Amino acid sequence: MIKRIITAKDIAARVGVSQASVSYALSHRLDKRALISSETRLKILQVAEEVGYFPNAQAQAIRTGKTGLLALWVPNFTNSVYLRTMRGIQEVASEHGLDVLVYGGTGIRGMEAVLRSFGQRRVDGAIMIARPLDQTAQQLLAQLELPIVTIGGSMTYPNIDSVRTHNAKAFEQMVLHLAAQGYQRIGHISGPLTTATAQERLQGYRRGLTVAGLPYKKNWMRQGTYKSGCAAGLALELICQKTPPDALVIANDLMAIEALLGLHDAAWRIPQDMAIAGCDDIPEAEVVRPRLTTIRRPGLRAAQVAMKLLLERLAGYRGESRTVWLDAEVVIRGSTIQDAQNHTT
Amino acid sequence: MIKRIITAKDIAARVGVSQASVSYALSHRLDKRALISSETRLKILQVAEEVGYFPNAQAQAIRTGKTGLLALWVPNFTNSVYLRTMRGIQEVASEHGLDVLVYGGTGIRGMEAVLRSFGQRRVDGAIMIARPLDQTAQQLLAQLELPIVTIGGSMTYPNIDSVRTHNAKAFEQMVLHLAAQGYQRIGHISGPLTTATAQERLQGYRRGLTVAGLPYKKNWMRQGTYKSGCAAGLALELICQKTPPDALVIANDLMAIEALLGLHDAAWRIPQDMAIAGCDDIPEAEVVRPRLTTIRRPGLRAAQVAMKLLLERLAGYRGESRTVWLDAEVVIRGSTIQDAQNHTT
DNA sequence: CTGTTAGCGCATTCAG
DNA sequence: CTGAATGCGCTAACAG
Repeated sequence: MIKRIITAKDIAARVGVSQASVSYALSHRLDKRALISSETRLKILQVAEEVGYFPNAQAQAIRTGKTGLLALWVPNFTNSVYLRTMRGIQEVASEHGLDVLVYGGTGIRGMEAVLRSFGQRRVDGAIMIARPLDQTAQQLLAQLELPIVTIGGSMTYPNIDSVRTHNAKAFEQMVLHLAAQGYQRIGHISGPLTTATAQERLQGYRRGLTVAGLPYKKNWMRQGTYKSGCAAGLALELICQKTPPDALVIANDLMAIEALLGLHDAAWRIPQDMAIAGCDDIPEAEVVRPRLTTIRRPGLRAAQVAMKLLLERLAGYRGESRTVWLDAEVVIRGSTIQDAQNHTT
Repeated sequence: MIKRIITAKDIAARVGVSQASVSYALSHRLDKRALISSETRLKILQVAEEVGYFPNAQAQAIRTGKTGLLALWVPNFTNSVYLRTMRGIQEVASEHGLDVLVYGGTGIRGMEAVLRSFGQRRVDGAIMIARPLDQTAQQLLAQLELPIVTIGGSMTYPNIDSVRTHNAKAFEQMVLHLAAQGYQRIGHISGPLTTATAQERLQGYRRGLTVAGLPYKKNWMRQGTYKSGCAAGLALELICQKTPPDALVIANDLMAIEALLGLHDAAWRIPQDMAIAGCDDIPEAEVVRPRLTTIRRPGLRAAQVAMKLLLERLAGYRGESRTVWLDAEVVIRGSTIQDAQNHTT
């Protein structure tokens, strides 16, 4: 703490050149005309290495206007789905010499603070995962004139690129898979229908029913919260009818697993009495018995695509906002196929 | 991008005061003598608000020598144990107006780059989660003279605070719990014994046996990897003996769950034929049947303590390095208690 | 090729 | 109380 941190001036003095030459030596690019003789350059680099010098990023930023900072805004760290994405962002960013500032704040108050930080830190760009933005936020964001990419966002804003997953398609496929397995009364537990993802998934489910020629019944539908604590009860409600569904497509794994366990405790056999499918492919899905059929969203791929879009903007792209759609993959496991191998309970 | 970002000078011109006054107005502290009349201050604040001005953090940093940046270095994002910790760090940091730079790089090459970044970004402090540091790393870190807190690190370095979990104690308690349940032949699948945590856990297991007056047998021991793919096989090896163990204390949940599922498939009843206990309390532990008895490491608490230590250093504390030991909690579930309620398999 | 100079945006002396 | 002036560490334009 006491020892003053070494600056370019220090090593300039040490080598006996000007401070500017030190800057040249370190920022030497092969593509540009040499601004310095390789002799002095090497001498400078050597001394810099010796004393462990590295340029102050703040000072560089203030001069160049580029901070090399990326903001990554995640709704919550606990959702394992976004973990793969976070990791991906982090990796790609660091490959490109960018450091990642992670924000996790929630709530209205938090949002404002985060947005302020974007501006104050002068981040070069931002990636927001599953962040529905309200009017105020959009306005603030627009004011920052920042390259922004949303992942899993519901709306597209001008000059904001987004990466989205084709949830509807995957849910449609899931219904078709169930139909192919012989299930005829396919129900659905949705997420909160105020969210775009829940709507998409519901839509896909319904389209699947239509394509498969199966009936859609309000009685086989329930709205959940995406969170734990609701699904078991909803599943029990569904089976208490005269004609209960024989399969449930559920909007995420968290709820699907709760439903599965709840039905299990109620002595319903999965998948004989009821097939269950979820979405997200969280780690629990492989551990529960029977294993949960689910939809694997391309978390890592989304991160890579998002970074590609962002890097293009950072490199100067100034076009219209783009939306890249990614497919999700149906992962078939024991909870939806009536194969003796798969229900070792 | 085109529109120049608003600076203090801009709003100074707008209000008709000097740039210095703007700085005063915004950094106004009640504890200090007023450097500005509240009249002009309010006028300045109002205009600043109107035009959406916020000071450039880089410029502030370069002047004050404080960046308000924290580095958080995590081995991998996928381990749900550290997730709680990450989240905790993030939250506490943001409460204190600090932004968190997340690094996830692994490998020797990555390490150097990360350490460089610490220096280049002039982070105010760093938190490293479960990062065994080699000689070179320690040296570089020492050179940075940075407040550093390690979480779950194995060694203590001079001037580096650490937060550690009392693994041994928890494992000892776990053995005692099993003994109390009547298990007599308690085996162990360890982590890689090159790691400190695996050693601690092994140690706790052995001490537990001693305290309980139970025998320790090499035959009931296996060394695993902490990772998936090994434990089922090891568990099967263990049961293929003339006198197999009747309980297994396993060094983490990942392996414990694999062992549990593997034994299940081999038609061993859990917990009647074999009790199984893990460590970490990952989400899967509650979903598997029977539910997995495990050890819950205080992830969030560790984050809070780590931040407390770091904030103290940031506030000027210059004492010896400190180590805070946290207790882990034994969470008893169906995989170790012979209660009919708990093995609805 | 090299060194000198001038800021970047801000916090902080030092005069008024 | 206020404003002019200085410098943080660095890059970039400029002159030698």
